[in-house]
Amino acid sequence: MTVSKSGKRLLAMYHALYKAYGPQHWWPADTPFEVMVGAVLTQNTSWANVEKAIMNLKRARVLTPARLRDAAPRRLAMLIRPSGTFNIKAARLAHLMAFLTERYRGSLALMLRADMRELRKGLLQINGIGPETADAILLYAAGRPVFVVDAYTERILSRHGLVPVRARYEDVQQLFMCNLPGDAALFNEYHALLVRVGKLHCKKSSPQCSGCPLEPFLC
DNA sequence: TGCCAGGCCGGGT
DNA sequence: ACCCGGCATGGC
Repeated sequence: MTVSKSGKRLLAMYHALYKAYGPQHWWPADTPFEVMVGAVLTQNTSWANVEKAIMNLKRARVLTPARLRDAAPRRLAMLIRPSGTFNIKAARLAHLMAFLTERYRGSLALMLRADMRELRKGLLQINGIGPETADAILLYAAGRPVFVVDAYTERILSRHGLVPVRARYEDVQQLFMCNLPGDAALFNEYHALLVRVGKLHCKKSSPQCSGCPLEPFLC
């Protein structure tokens, strides 16, 4: 299995990140269902706020498919309030629960065992589930070898000249998936490391490149 | 105080 | 095909 030139560079960047930060232990959740819910709640939201919302759901004993599906919309919205955009996210979670109920008889295990491409297509048809959320569910809940692209990934790769600025989601994803071995553990760790280095060194405004483990890879 | 966070949708061009 | 405003809390 030969690795392309881009693949070697991506792997070198990965090793530099891993050496600097070590394993990130993603996704931070107790169950695949918690991963799925967290994937929706973290849309455009800091993880610290998501943790508060998840904690509320746990304390209210609503963090199961059946209980979440049956929760009143108002109550659900109030429970996830700390995660922001809570009315929208409550509706999105309801859509996701309806999808799970109707297509997989409410069985998350059944859903996570489904054909990957069919499941991705189905998830993307849900109002409120876009490519990143769908792929996060596939990788971190179902353990499928799908690369998750987020704002940090696009920003870091474009600043390194590996993809154009504001590149399309699928294009960034293809760069990883066409040039790296299709290894879920690798994709898991790589995405988490990109988020880590992004938070520290690749903010939207005032990029702080000094001391970044990826600095040797610029130009 | 303003900007940002592990996006996505709907409407407009 | 892109571009934009809206959604909303909590941290710095």
